[in-house]
Amino acid sequence: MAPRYHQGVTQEAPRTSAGAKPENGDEPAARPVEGAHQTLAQKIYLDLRADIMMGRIGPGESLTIRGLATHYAVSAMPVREALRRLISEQALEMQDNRRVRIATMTMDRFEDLLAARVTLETEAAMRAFDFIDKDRLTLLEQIDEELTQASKAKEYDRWMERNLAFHSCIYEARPASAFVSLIESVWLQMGPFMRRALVEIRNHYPVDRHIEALQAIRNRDRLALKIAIEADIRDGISHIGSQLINDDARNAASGKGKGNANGRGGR
Amino acid sequence: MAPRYHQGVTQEAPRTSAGAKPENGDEPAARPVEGAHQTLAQKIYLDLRADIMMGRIGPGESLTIRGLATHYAVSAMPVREALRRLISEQALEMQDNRRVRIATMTMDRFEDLLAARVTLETEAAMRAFDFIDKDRLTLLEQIDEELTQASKAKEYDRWMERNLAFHSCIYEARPASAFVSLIESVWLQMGPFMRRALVEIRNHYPVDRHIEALQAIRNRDRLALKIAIEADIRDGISHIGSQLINDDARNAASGKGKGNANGRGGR
DNA sequence: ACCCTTATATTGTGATCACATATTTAGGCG
DNA sequence: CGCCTAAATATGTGATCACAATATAAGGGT
Repeated sequence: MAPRYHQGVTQEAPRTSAGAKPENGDEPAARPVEGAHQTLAQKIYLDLRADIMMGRIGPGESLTIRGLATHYAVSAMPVREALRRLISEQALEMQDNRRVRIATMTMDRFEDLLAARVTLETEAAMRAFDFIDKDRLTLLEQIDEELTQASKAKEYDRWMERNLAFHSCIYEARPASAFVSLIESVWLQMGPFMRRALVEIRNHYPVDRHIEALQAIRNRDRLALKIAIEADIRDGISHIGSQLINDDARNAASGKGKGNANGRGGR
Repeated sequence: MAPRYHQGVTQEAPRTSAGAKPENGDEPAARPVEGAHQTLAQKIYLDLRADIMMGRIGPGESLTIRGLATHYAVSAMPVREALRRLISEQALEMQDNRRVRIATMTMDRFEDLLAARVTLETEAAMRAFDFIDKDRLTLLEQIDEELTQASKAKEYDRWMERNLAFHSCIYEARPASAFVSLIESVWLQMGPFMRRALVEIRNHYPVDRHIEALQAIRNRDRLALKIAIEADIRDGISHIGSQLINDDARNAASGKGKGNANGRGGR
C-alpha cells in the first residue's frame, strides 16, 4: 500500500488532546520522554531528507503539510518546519500555488548540479587528502566492499546510501569542513533523479571508480584521486540525462494530483 | 537605541486578536492586504538574511523567537520558520540549549569558507563567462562605479551590498544556475565576519580588483577573470582573520546575555 | 454534449495556547 | 559573607484554531 504523502482521509484524533483543555490535570504524562532527544521537526526532516536523497520519492511528486502530518501522526507544526527547511535547501520547490513538490529537473539544472558536484567534491577531496589516515582507509575499503555487495544484489537503496557514505567519509576526514554541507545540498537536489538513473546504469557500466580512488589514496597520489572522483561522478550519469529528464517533464505535466505510488519502505 | 533581537520587555498586544474570539464579527478586515504578496515568514527571512549577510548583526549575538516576534510585531510562527531556514543555511547556529545565535567563527571554518568561496565563485564565473553580453558589462561597470563611491564615502553597508551585487551579476549571467544559491549560502556564513574585516581593510588596500575583472571581461580573457576573482576574494581578508576570530571567541565567551548594542539601521 | 458558474473541500499561513526545559533571580541556611 | 536551593521568568516545541486562497466537484444554462 502506498503511504501517500499528501492528503490522507479521515484525520483521526492525532494522539493527545492537550491543547484546548487546560483544566485536565489527571493525565500524568502527556509525552513519555519518547526516547530521542531530538525534536519532532528534526526527525521528520531527517526522514524526508533521506527519502529524497535516496530517491524514494519521485520527481514532481507533491507533498502536503496535512498529509505528512497524518502520515507521521503529528501535528502540522513540525512538518511545516521540516518542509520549509527542505525548500530552503532546494530539495523541494514551492510552486506559485504554494503547493510543495519535489523539484523538477531540467537539462540545464542537471548539467549545473553535476558541475557543482564535480567542483565541490574534487576540491573537498583535495583539501581532505592529507587528513586521510590508515584507519579511515580501511573504513573506506569496508564501505567499498558493502558497495560491491549491494551492486551485485541490486539493492539500490543500500547502494545509494553506501555511495554517499563513501564520499562523505573522504571529505569528512578534514574536520569541521564547510564543504560537507554544501555537497550534501547538491546531493539532495540530485537525489530523486540519480536513483532512477542508477537502475539504468549499473548494468551497463560495472566499472567501479571507487577502486581507483582507493588505489590513489594508498599511493598518496592526489591527482589520481581527483581524477577518480570526477570520473565516478560523471560516469554513467552525464550521458543518460536527457532521456530521463524528458520523462520527468512529461510526468510532471500530466500526473499532478494523485498517482504517487512510490514504493516507500513501510516503517 | 538598540532594537534588541532577543527578549523585549512588555510584550504588548501584538496587533489583532483574531484567534481566540471567533464570535467577534464587527472587525471588517483583520489584515488590510498589507501590500506585499509574499508571506510574513519570507519577509522576515529576507530581512534577517540581509542583516546577517551585510554584517549588521555581530558574531555570537543571540536571537530569540519572541524577541524577534515583538520586534517585527508578528506572532512567533513566521519567525520560527525564518529562523529555522537560516539555521539550515548555517547562517545561524543552534546551541545545545536550543538557543539560536549567529554562528561563531573559528580559524578552520573561516579558512574553509574562504576556500569554498574561491572554488565556487571561480567555477561559476567560468561557466557564466560566455553568457556575459554587452548590456551586462555596462551594468557591471555601473555597479563598480557605485562601489567606488561607497568606498570613498566609507558607506560600508552600501559597499557590502554592491559588492554582492557585482559578483552575483557575473554568475547570474548563466540562467538557472545552481551555483548562485550555493555561493549565497557561503556569503551568508561569512557575512557577519566580512563586514568587520571590511572596515579594517578598505583603508590599507584600496586596490580595486573589480577593475581587473572588468578588463578581463572586455578582453574576453577567461583566465584573467578567474585570477581577478580569486584575488578579489582573497585580498585583504585571508591575512586578517586570526585577530578578528580571536576577538570573536573572547566576545562570545564573555558577553552572552545582553550587550548587543549593534548599530542596526532604524527602519 | 460542452462550457461556464457556483458550491464544497483541501491547503498554506498566521495566531494563540499548553507544556517541558533552561536560565535567571531571590532567598535561606551554613 | 558565601554557596546552595527554590521560585520566577524566559524560551523552544508542539498542538489546535481561524481564515484566505486555491483546487476540485457539482450543477445549470445555452
